[in-house]
Amino acid sequence: MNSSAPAPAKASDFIRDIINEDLQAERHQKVITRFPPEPNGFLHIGHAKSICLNFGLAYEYREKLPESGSRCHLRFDDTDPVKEDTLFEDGIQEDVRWLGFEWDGLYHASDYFEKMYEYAEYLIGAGKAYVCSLSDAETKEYRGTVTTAGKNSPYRERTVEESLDLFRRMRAGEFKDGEHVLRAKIDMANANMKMRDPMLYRIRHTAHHMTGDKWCIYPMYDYAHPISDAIEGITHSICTLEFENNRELYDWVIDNLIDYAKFPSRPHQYEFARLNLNYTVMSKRRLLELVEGKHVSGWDDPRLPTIAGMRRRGYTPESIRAFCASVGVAKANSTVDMAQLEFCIRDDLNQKAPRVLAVLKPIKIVIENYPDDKVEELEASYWPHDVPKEGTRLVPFSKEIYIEQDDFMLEPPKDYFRLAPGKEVRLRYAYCITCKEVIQDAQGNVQEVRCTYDPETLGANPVGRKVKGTIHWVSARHAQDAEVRLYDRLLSLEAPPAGKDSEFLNAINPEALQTLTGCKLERSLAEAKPGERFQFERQGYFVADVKDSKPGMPVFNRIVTLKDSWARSQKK
RNA sequence: UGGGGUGUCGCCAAGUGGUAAGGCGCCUGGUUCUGGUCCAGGUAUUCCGAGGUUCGAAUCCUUGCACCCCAGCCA
Repeated sequence: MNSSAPAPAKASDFIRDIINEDLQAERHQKVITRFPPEPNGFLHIGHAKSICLNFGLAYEYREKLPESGSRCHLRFDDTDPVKEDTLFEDGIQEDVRWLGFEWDGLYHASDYFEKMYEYAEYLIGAGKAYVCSLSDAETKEYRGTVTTAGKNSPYRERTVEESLDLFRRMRAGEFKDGEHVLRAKIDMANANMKMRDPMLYRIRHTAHHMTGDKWCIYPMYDYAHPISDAIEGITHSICTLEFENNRELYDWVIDNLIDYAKFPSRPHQYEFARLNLNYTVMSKRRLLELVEGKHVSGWDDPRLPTIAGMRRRGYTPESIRAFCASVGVAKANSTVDMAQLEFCIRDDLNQKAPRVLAVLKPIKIVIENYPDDKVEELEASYWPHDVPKEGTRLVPFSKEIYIEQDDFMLEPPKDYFRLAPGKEVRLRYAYCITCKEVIQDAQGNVQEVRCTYDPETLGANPVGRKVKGTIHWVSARHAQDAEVRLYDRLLSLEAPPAGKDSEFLNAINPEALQTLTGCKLERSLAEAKPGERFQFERQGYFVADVKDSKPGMPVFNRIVTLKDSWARSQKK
């Protein structure tokens, strides 16, 4: 794990409890975990939870027991060559590192194919596995249902010699895909469907991104995973809830191989609830559909909960780690509120993002009593009083400025303390101005607002009256034009419709992306570096887009809005 | 109707027989040249329901109920 690794959370959860007991009982002297993604897609925030857990555990116990050799492996679970690709491996590694973790060893399940094959022959020899030649459909029929027992395959009592011969010929490529499979001989009537003579190997005449054409038979997850764990000396194999039924098989594989294989550890599997977030989609299938159906711009579309998307959106790794720590690790299925995630990024950026002035939807203000050609360079702090950082820049002030459309109202409610006819507001870091006249077009749209300023109010409160509101502004003459992309929640529904089809596409929030052009940024933002984050005062946190922002032609993404108690109260 | 799991505040989540942590959200008030931040206070007489054991139960027992997972040659 690298230096940017998370401060160890004080976290305690059922997994840490189990580990502590194991250590205390001296069942283990160290903790070895692994993060085992299948390289067939991009990582998302749900994976981040698993990453933080597995890598976090190794980090914590290395702190606690420095000599223990506790570690976390990155292992690609590459047992299905038809879906997997090196491209995904690269993306996954980038994401894990970006999150702040470094693996203690990079492995592939395919590293162990030869061993797995050897063990399979052993199992056959021990009468614990056999080659089955039932068709796909027959296999399904023989398996039974959740409420009725399955029945034995007619090939179940094949002799060891025959199975061994067939299995070797499977490897040799003598059969077509689907002609034979290797199965564990367990119990076709077992109440746990996973134990009804599960498949161990299938034939796939497909090149593998790591092993090339070396194999045409590939192990199944339930066989490959426990073996990979055991070979690597994993002590605690952590996965999600849907694998609870597989644990019995996991144990079967290890128990039946451990004496023969002399594994360095007897790993145990523990399951925790995967992360769900409202207002978005997390399943691989739906993410893939959004990307392939061009409903989003790619895996790194800022609307997506993918790590790549969140990175481009402007999320920090620290905020994602803090989020993962905040949701905890437990066994109850749950859906975390997006507000929790938003809190984490605001909380992080509040300390890190310099404040800056930017008008997104401009409306022009002319200050009548301000000299035509005068320009004042006003000093503005990058940080609010509560952030202990130093730094200022000069912002130019002149007769014509832009303010936000939302900061002016023709007929304001009583508790609106921004600009309105006859009302006075403070311009941030500058003067107080009073609205004198509103120029509208034929349709009644406000074209321009004419104000006067009070020269006595620079750095001083007006005398004899109090001005409650402060609004942001940008000098028209000095403004940097920019494109700003306003991002919001992917879905307009808390949860996508449950259907197996593409129904969830109808739930896409049409305002999840709103592209604004002609935005007016303060001059200092012209040279913003791609990836640089700012708070646009009173509006939210923004990042210069890594792909599209160019010096002189900035493009900003909104990471998250600021909390807005005014807007909230207005909604009621 | 089989098996494996889970049910504590709107959302997460501690708690493992001694009288309901914490975070998010929400509400109040204060501070404030960001209606941000920060600060102070409030927000479950109750732990899926019903019985029972006990001086005492979210925690033990009994019995219901709800939800999730398992019938890919995916992981």
